[in-house]
Amino acid sequence: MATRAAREPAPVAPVAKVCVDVSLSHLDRPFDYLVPAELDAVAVPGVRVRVRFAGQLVDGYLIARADGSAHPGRLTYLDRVVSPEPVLGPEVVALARAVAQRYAGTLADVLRLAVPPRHARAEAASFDVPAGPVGAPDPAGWAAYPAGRPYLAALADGRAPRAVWTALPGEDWPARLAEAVTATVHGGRGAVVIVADATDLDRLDAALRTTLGEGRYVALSAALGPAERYRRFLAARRGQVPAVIGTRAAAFAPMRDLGLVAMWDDGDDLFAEPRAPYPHAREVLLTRAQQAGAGALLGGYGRSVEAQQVLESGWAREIVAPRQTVRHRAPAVTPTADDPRDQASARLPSLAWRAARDALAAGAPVLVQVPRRGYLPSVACADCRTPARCPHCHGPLALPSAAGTAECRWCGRAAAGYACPECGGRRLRAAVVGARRTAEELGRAFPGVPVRTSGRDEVLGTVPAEAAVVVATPGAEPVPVRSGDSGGYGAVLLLDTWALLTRSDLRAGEEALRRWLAAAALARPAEQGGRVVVVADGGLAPVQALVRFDPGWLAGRELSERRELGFPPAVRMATLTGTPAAVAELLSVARLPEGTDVLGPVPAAEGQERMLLRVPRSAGLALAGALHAAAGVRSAKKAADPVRIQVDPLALL
DNA sequence: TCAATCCGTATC
DNA sequence: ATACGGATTGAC
Repeated sequence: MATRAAREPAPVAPVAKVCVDVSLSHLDRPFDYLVPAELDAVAVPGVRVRVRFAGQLVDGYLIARADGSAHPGRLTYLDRVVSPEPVLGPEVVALARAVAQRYAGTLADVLRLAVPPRHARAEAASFDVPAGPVGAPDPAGWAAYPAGRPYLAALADGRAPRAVWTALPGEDWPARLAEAVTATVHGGRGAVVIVADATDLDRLDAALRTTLGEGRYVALSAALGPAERYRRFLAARRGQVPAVIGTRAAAFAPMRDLGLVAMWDDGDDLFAEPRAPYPHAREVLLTRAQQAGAGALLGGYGRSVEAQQVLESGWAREIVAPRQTVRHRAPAVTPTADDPRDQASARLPSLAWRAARDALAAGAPVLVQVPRRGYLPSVACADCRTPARCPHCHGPLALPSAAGTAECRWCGRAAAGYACPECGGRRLRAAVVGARRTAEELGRAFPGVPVRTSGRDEVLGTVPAEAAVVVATPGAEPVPVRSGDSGGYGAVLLLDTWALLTRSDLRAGEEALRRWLAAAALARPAEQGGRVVVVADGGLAPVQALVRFDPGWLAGRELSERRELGFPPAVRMATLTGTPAAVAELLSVARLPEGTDVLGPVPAAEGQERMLLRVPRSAGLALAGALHAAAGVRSAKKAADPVRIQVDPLALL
């Protein structure tokens, strides 16, 4: 902040390469500034700076110092160094660059996701670090998986093992992940572990506190609040902790000597970043493992198609238990038809009701999984449950209010005289009943048994291992606390499954299985009486996979189907969303790789349309590069209407 | 021929 | 947003 006239450049490396915090595509490159002599000591790579850019003061990061500049014009001085804290290390810059390239986005946008906002007070705070070495973890928990203990040994050994881990039913996954982290730290390297939500983070946190010890890791999540979040981020950045756990954004957390990146339940759609350039945390972590030469671990009860792709490409190996062990640990799974004439009570087919009754009689809790209300706000035939469609345009019918007449969500016509095309029934019912209504109905079906609910508003972490009915929405299933030798639900009932299965989403089957397995994995083994009743057609592939507890089988099938259909992850896709004129303009200036499939347009939001671009995976970077360049041409022209570019978006059709 | 003004473009 | 360069205009 010296006066302009008095400034002179630093004696060595007087040029600062700065990434300005501007998300215009055509400005996505470093700009050169002069370091004034008085800022020489603090203007180190990684610090936040403020610079005059296009007439205004903007924030930025000092990426590097250099002796000279290729810029032909006059260089401006840095306005100031915001803080001497170098928050951005070279590894994170390299990672953010790769992510920006992969997703056709700008470095500035990715850095906004990677570095939490500054909180000056937190920079002064200290962080207590325990002394002493970290012992090796007990690898016994991994013994059920033939590749498990060698995997841990490789981590401790400083190697880079990469694996997709299919957890056994009933597996204490937080403990297993904590052991993998501890093995890595024991071997002298750091670890980053990502989970989908706060509940999973709490579980992992508790396991790490036991296995690795307090003060040797930090948990990062958006829920912390800016000061605490930044304080913990700094502890990681300063190398004070060898492990970071967290949600989505923590995939970018700084970590020295990275030895392991891990993720639990990578199929959860919370891992998709909703802000530009919409990177998926799984991709961030795997890119990171590749760049850092670190190990990688994708774990879950289910298996995503992307994890299957990583396996089939040979990049990672499987960690699975032998079939015999799976059978030994798994509950007995029975599909049952959703036949309204066979209802023991309002919502329960008789088989499900009997399974619940038996479990309760044995003093065990019963888990009932129901889809979230509002998940699919449509209606079905009250008699045969066929989803109701508009007689005019075949759009889905919905109930605008609890008591009103159903109307079409596409054409808006009221469906007054509706008759079911399957059975001729004339009554409609809300397709998905919320957890609370279900709980009330089940309370009447099992008088005298306590009913608990766990849903989005109020998530129960655990429930006692005693007779009770627990109604939960997917992702909010409480874990029954272990009492002596027997833990787990006596019965798990999966209701209203067609709400998941009839979605027109490409991932419907995979997603249904992922949610069912998350619930079913909490049931006791069959030989301790554990039962799962899934109210769905037993011939469907996801139901088959559940019955056999074999998510790898379904993922393999789905992946080969995606290859045939030409959908990610077998190919790379990008969607362009905006007004028809804006999308057309972007496409007209884009120099797409040869052979790019251009599909569409399909209607999007009001006044918007969407185009789909498809290339082989090998041309993915070229496609992203072309789209980024084309976006740059438009942003340089100050094009009015924005076009959203999404590479491999989660929701395709 | 030259200053005043406009417009497009780059932004260090 | 603002600054700059080149083109354009209009007065001498």
